Amino acid sequence: MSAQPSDPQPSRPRIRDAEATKGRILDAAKKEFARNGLEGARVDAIALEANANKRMIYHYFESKEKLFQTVLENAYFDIRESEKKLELDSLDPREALERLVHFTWNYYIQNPEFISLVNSENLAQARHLKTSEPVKIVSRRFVGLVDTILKRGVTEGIFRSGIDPVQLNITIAAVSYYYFTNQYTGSIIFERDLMSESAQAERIRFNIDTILRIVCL
Amino acid sequence: MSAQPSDPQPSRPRIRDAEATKGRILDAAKKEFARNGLEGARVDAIALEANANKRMIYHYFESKEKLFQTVLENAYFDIRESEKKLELDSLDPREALERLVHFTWNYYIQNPEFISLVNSENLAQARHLKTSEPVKIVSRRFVGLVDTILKRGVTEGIFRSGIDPVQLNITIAAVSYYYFTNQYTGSIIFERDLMSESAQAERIRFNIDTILRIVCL
DNA sequence: TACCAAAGTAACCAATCGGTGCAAAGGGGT
DNA sequence: ACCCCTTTGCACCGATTGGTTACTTTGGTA
Repeated sequence: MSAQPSDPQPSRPRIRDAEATKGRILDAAKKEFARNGLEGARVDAIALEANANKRMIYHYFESKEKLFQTVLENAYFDIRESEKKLELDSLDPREALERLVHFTWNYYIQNPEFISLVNSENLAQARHLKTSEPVKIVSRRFVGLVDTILKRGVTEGIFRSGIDPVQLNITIAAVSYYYFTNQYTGSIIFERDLMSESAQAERIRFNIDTILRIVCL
Repeated sequence: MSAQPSDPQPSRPRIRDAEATKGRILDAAKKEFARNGLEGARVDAIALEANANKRMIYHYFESKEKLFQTVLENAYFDIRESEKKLELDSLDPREALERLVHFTWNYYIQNPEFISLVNSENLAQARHLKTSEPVKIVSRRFVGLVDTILKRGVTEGIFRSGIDPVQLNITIAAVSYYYFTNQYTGSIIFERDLMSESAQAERIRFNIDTILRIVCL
């Protein structure tokens, strides 16, 4: 079971690399918090998954709450960073909106942890986000995104005027977010597999249609 | 502070009443599970809030998980029971739909625990609901509700045909549910109080408009 | 009124949790 | 080669958790 005497690296190379360890802890924490919620997540489980010692978590992140806060902030930075890459200004308003709805849907699929983390934060009455100025800053541009599309659509004469961009933003998120966060109870209540390929294709089509009907004349 | 000697009930009446105790436990459990989630809820806190002994909880409900399951099932029974009282068949399709959207919104306001419980259940991948046949049964009629309205609207020539009632059902829930469940993070991201009277009034108007735009020709 | 199942209580338990003290090992700067 | 701070590991702690054992009290009824 033990390493042979001639083996220079007993069983694990165990290189000193603070950034790598921090990164592994954050990845593991994101998974654990997403799967079990803030209260349900176990620090020992995070350490095990990260292939790190529990002591490291407290060394780098001070407490379970602070670790959660860091994970959550990073999640918001990630989604806003992805949105920046969309370059919606080069598209006509209608296509830009379609693309945004599509993006939101795809982001939730590819990053299911995001929804779960946000749910946990709302159960905690957003007490971790309240003190995070950086998240507020990156959110501002995001709100402006839809506003710009909306205004362009109005001047081009294809969108209604007077639509509150915040309400539209919320609705774009809602129609996708709700579908995923309630996929388990939903599949039982409606007695169909909401996550099958065909069901997903049907839903994204319905969502795009819904958003366009809100804004179009 | 203490009762007078002539008082026939010294300080606590402490009457033997199994049903009343069960009810108090269920009420307290609903509050505690809603506030702190399935994992975050404390059995001791439930016992304290219910003014009952912790042993009683295990006597009547076997385990924390079974208690949660009972609370959750009751929550579904309650919302479906409320929906039955709407009598949407007596209204014309457009009014019926408006009323249903309004009802959904108001139910979430008056029963904020419902949303939180459903969120907890989805975090648990609906493992408590899976085995509950009664919930499936009461859900069937609920799905049929929108289907009937939709069909009436089509024959009256005011609704589009070919709309999936399940998609519409999901969307009706989504636009209200998302707004409430994400009220804390949302108020930070959008930098406005989403729960103020005026914000709520604006949102419900937007939601009704959204749903009508989906179905109307 | 004596009985006894049901209702209620208090003290307790093993397991687990988030969090620490402390010492050893690694590796860049000099 | 040496230093010395950072990184890592292990064993441990007090508090809390869901759950239980053993007991007393209540009240309908034969």
